[in-house]
Amino acid sequence: MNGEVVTEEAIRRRVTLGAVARTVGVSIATVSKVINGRSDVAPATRARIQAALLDHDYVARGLGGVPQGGRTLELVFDALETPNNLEIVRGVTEAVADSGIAVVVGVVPDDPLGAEWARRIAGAQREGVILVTSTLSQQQRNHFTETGVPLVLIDPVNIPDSSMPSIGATNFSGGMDAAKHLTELGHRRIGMVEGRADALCGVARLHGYHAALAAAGITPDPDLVRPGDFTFQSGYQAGLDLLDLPDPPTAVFAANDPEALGVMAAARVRGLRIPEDLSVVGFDDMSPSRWASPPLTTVRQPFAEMGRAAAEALFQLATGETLNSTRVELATTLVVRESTAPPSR
Amino acid sequence: MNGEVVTEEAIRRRVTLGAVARTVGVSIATVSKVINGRSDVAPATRARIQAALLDHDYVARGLGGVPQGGRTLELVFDALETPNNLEIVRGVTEAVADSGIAVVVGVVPDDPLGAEWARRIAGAQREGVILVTSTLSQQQRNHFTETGVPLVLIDPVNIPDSSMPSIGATNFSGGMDAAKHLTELGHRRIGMVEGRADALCGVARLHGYHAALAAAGITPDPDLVRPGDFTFQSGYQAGLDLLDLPDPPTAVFAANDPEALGVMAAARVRGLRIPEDLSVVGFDDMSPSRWASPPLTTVRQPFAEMGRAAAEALFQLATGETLNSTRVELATTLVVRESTAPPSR
DNA sequence: GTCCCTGTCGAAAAGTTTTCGAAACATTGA
DNA sequence: TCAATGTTTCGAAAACTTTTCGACAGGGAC
Repeated sequence: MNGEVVTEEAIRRRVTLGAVARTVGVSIATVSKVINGRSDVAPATRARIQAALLDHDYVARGLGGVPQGGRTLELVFDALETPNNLEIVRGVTEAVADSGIAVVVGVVPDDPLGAEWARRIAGAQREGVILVTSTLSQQQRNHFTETGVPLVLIDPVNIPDSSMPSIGATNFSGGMDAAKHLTELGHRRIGMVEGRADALCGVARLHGYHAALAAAGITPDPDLVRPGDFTFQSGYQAGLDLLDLPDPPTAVFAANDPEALGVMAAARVRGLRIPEDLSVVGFDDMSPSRWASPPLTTVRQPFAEMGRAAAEALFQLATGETLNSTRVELATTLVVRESTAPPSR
Repeated sequence: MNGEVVTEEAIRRRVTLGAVARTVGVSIATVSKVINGRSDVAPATRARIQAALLDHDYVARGLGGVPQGGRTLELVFDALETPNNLEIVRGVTEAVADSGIAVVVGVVPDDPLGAEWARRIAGAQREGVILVTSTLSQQQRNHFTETGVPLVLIDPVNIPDSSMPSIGATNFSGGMDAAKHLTELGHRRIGMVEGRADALCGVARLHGYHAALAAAGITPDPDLVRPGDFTFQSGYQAGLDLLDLPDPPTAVFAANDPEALGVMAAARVRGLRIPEDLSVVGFDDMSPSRWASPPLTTVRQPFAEMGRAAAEALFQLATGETLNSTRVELATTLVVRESTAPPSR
């Protein structure tokens, strides 16, 4: 019964901003502002208007009854896998919370070209796109510039063009901090598990490692640097290889946390204790690292803040401003837990 | 260069219906009708207007610059924290990939009432809402039924109404499998760390534990069941308490993986080895559990499939079909790794 | 007291959609 | 053939919403 009345009335005469405004005793403009989350409305007034909106069963509509999907931003991952990515989602949604923009999460399609895809996003009227750990060709980039959709990269594997806005972390100094932490503990033979060879962030960490070794007056041993691809499995394999060396390292720095956990697993298999027999440092500080046994010493990347920064950069681009800096690197911090100790030997 | 011109002009004076109308030589109303797909426009006129729209790079907007964004579905979490939630995102996006519906990810607002929130979602014309691990009051539920937005729950903390569609896992039989695995290994003193007391899924796992004990002819010892709240910290505390008992358990079943990792940390602190001195079973199989040292035996919840099932249920509801079953429980599977072994004693 | 800043609000302007009537044309019936 | 009637197409005006910008009030700072 109720439903019928509502329908009847809704068709006859829709609840309009004016009606709500009259009952509250404010102007139409003010009611509009409340609905659109504008800031220049006093909290008390806002509350009264919201109550009235509720009271009148006001349904939002762009104009004349066509409802809007609202403003949206597209957040695109290469894969929905690591906990880091969830952190990024969190950062972006938080940054966007006040502005009334919704976050659409997606993964990059199999279609490698992506012209179609760029068009689809432009057609959906996204405010912009945030691409996470992407490999973007110049051509793919062009598809976006053509459509005029703002694009910001988080932790890109490669940077197709120096003019492309991107957010990252201080991978070099983070890698240096990690290795320096180990040298300061007294380690001299420090192994490293690399990241994907083609990924910028991984090589920066490697260079940081080398810099810290040089600063401590340690001559690098190529045998102690092993390839990896950011997976647990590669860390495990590299860990076994390192530990089976005639003169094995007393500490290992892994290019990310899954690799570090893999090294820890390798140490366990070889009957070594952490940190007494082997120190391990990771990179990322994903949530489970603190729950490892023992809790992992690692370099924290501020993923949520990176997401936030990316969203803010996107807003600037969307409003036509130019970024003060196209490449932003947020500070990493070394988090010392229990997987590192002075060498026993 | 092109970019600059576009931006400049876009800010200065947006392309308006009037401009397009003038160049085509029709009224603003007619252009509006073409954009909104109204029928009362001659095919020839429509074609000319569409060409002109394209020509002028007209950007659709409801009013004053609010663009519309295609079909969307809202996926709402209590918090963007556990890796499980990322799995759910993955399942939903996969399920939705073909249908051209975008997934908007959000978190429940602080505003506990949520009438405002329900209206916003209805106003944004979402196809529906998927709520993950929610505590939903009857009143909050009503806000949604009133607006007519389909609503599906994943792993709800409580179920306000038996008619509410929800997706979960077979928590009872999962809990039973976990405990049975331990009894079959020969354990007789099996501890349990509970989940949040108010969460349905947690108590179901507890009942499963009791059922398995009963089946093995073990009389339950209330001392061996400790409270928890699904966090690492609570698992750690409960683990210490259990291990400090005069007659400590030889195995512990934790209501989820973070708790289980907490128990493992407690064992480490007490100098016990896993699985020799203590077996540990978790629940969830979040990705890092397989990377623990030792890899955690746990009950896998098919989060991605749950997300997929929720999306499909939503589609049915959105098309007006009734669900064949309002409550769907997907099967859990016991994943035996290296954190469990027969008791040494 | 004066100046300036900031927060709040509304009047007016700008943009869009819908309603409804007019014009043009086709169709029907005699 | 001609009038009556329906149909299609289109625009003027009305209705609705958002944004811009100016006004006003209430603090500080000096």
